[in-house]
Amino acid sequence: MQKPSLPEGTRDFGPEQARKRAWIFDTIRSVFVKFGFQPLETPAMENLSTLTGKYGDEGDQLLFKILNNGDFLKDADPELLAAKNSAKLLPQISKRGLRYDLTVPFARFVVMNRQTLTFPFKRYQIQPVWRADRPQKGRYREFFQCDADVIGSDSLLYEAELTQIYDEAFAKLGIPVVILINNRKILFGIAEAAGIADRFMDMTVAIDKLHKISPDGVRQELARKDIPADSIEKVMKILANPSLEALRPLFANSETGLKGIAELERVFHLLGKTPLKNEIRFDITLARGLTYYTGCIFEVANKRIGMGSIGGGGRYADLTGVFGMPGLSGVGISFGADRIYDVLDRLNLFPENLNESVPVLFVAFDEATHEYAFECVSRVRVAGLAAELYPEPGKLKKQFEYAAKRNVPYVVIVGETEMASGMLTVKNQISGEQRNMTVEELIGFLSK
RNA sequence: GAGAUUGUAGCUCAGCUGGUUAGAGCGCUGGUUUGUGGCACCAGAGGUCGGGGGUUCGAACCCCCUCAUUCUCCCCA
Repeated sequence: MQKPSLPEGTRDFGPEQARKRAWIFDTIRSVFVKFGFQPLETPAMENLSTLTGKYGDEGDQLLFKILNNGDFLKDADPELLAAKNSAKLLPQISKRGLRYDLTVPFARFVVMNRQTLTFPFKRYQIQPVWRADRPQKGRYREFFQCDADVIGSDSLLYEAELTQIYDEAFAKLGIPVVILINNRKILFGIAEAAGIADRFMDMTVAIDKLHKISPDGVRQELARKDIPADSIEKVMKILANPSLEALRPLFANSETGLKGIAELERVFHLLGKTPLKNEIRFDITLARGLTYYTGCIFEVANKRIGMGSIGGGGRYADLTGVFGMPGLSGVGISFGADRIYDVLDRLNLFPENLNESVPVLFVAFDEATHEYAFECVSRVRVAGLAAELYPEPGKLKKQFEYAAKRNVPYVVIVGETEMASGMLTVKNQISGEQRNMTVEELIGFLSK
C-alpha cells in the first residue's frame, strides 16, 4: 500500500478552511461587483508562448511546463537530446504551461476579444495560479489571486476607486490596514534628481528593500550596483522626505517627477471627497519590483501583525503591447487571499457562524420514525432551508455526538410520541433547552 | 539555484551515553448510560520508528545514500 501524499507547496482545504476561504472570496467579490467589475475566467493552462518572456528570466524558470501528450520525444532534436540541452529542448517537448499570474492571461484575453469588448473594460478574476518556486512561509506552488483591473483608460478616477475597493474590502473583512501609495514617476524623478536616470530599475529594486533592510543596507545595495556615492546620498536624502509638497522643489528639473506628484495629488484629492475607513498614506519608499508598472503603485499592509503585504497593484501603460495591441493603459490591484486567510486566522477574526454546516439535524429511533423523519426533513428543504437526517435510526448518543461534531445548533428528535402527535422535539444544542413544535413552526423558527 | 531543519500511532510529540515486549496526550471503537452530545471513569484497536544500505552481539538512536517536510537567501503573493 502506498502512503498518500501531496506535491510540494500544495495543500488541501478541508470543509472548515474551504468555508472560510469562500467567505473571503465572496467578500472581496461583492466589493468588485459593487464597483462595476465583471467576472472573467481563463484556463489553467496557456500556450507557453503566451507566458514566456513576460516575467523576466527568473519568472520563466518558475513556470510550470506541461509535457506534450503522446510520444513527446519523437520530434525532439537528437543532438539536443544527446547534449541534454534542456533549455533548447523545451519548446520541442512542451507547448503549454500553467498560468503564472492572472494579469498576462487577462491581457491575452483583451487582445483576442478587442472587437467585442467595451472599453474601459473592468474585470475581476479569482483563480489559482502556479509557480515552481521553493515553498516557504506564506508561499506556495499553487495559490489564489484575486485581481481587479481596468484596461483602456488612463483616468486617475480608477486609481481612486481601486483604493476605495481596498478600503471597503478590508473593512468588510475586519482587518485594519494601511494602504500605501506611491508613483513610479516619482521614483523616476528621484533617479533624475540624483543623476542616475539610466539606473532607474536598479535603484527601484534597491529602494523596494528598504522595509526589509536598513537604509545602510540600501546604500550598500546601491553601491554594489556601481552607483556613485554622491548619487546614493542624493537618493537617500530625498527618500527621507515624507511629504509630496516638500518634494516639488527637488524635482524642479524632472518633468516626470513633477507629473508623478500631480497624479498623486489628484488621487488624494478625489479620495478626500469620500469617507474612508482605513489610513491611506503616501510612501515614497514603496517601489514594487515588477517592471511593468509606470504610474501609481499600491501596497496594503495590515496594522496588527507583521506579515508581508496582503495586497498590491499599480498602473501599467502598455500591458497588451507584447500581444500586438499597443497604447492601452491599465491599472489593477490584487488581494493576497492566502495571506489574508493567515491574518484572519491568527487574529481570530473569522465570523463565528462559519463553521456551522447545517442548522438542523433530525434523529430517529427505528424504521418507522426514521421514514417519518425523512418526510419532515424533505419538507424543511422544500421550504428552502438546509437540513440533515442521520442515516440510521438508533442510539441517540451516537447521533448527538455526530451533531456536536458537526456543530449543528438544533437537533430534532423524532420518536413514536412525536410521530403520533405531529409535535417534533427540538433541542437547542447550545442552551440544552427543548421545545415541541410542528414542522411548519420549525420552518418558521429556523427562518428568522 | 544556495544553505539549514525535521521525519517515531490518525494528530502533536517523548524516547537518557546504542541494550531485550517503542511510550504519552488528544483522537478513534466499545462500555458504564439501548429517548439526549460536550464531562468523568473503564476497556480496546492502532506503529516494518520516511525508504534503502552499512557499522555492531544488538540500531528509533551511529555512518552513507535517497525521498519528503519546514525555514532562510534569491525572487515574489
